[in-house]
Amino acid sequence: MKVRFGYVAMSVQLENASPSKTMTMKTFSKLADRPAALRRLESIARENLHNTLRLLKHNRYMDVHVYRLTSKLIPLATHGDLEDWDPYTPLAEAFAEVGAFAKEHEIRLSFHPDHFTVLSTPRPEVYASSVKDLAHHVKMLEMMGLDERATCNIHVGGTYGDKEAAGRRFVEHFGELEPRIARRITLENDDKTFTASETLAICERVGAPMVLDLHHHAVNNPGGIEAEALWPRILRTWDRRYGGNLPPKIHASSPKNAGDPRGHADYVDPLPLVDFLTRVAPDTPAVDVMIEAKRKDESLFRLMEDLKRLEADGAPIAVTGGAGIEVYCKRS
DNA sequence: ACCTGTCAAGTCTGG
DNA sequence: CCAGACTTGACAGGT
Repeated sequence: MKVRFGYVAMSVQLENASPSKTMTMKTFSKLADRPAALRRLESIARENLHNTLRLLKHNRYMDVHVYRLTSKLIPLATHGDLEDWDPYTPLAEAFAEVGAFAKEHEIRLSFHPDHFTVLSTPRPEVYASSVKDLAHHVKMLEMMGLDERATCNIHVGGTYGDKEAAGRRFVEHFGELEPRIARRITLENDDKTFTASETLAICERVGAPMVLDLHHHAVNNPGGIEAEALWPRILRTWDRRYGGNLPPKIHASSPKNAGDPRGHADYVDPLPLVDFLTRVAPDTPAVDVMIEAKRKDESLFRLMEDLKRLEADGAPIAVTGGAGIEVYCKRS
């Protein structure tokens, strides 16, 4: 099995390369010259895209082929007071450049819209802004020229005291989405609400691929269900994507500490990950692993060192040479 | 240069 | 019905 690793949004190694610079609404509304303020927003977005491209170049250099884009590329993009603003047209070339680089160097890109995107909500205004936010993310992927392998990962959402009803509402709302948006959505198990097996059942109903978050599964699994029991069904949710040639994606992170087991640690513990890869998924041809650690890309490089050590100690893995962020796993 | 409170958005809990 | 927690990078305003 070929395993690739990726990280989220920003690098702790590249200096002054934030892709998430912003302007708050408070500041925006204090500016008297509105056209100038909009130009300022546009130039911040341009800078964010430029830094995104720098990050992708860093990824190529470091042999990282999985990367999550920040949702904050365009500040205030979907804010209700800026509906007359079209940030897309003037940024079309910058988006295209980012997408072209990712395609040329085979970097798998995704978004993870913030927790304000809640398709299980009973509130019409929240549903409307969720659809707007999803459309915004999909629009950016389309402007990058990326095919449906580039996805938006979201959670099922809140439960509002009745998980069954919330799940039904999610399915109903999902069914109302434009196909070009629905086809881009993957669902991730939550650390508080919808568990892995509940999320999987919903994925099967709406035809969305499931992203298994190992950490969330560890802290939100009241039924004590083994990942092993779910994995074949999870794989099937990926079958109809890109002719069955899109590797499933999982998330890995480690508890911050015993007092805050849901928090994310600086680095990732390699052992649960190796256990999953070699015991649960060794027969899966390829898996992409998104590492969600505070130390971002640095945690990837440390993980590779840890994996090399485990390989030397006899773990059934083969870490590829050089800076390659890639591992081959055998059955344990 | 550095520190602290604040920031568009949602949901949950507890008062 | 409302305040605060959750969580997080970066702004804004202060020293």
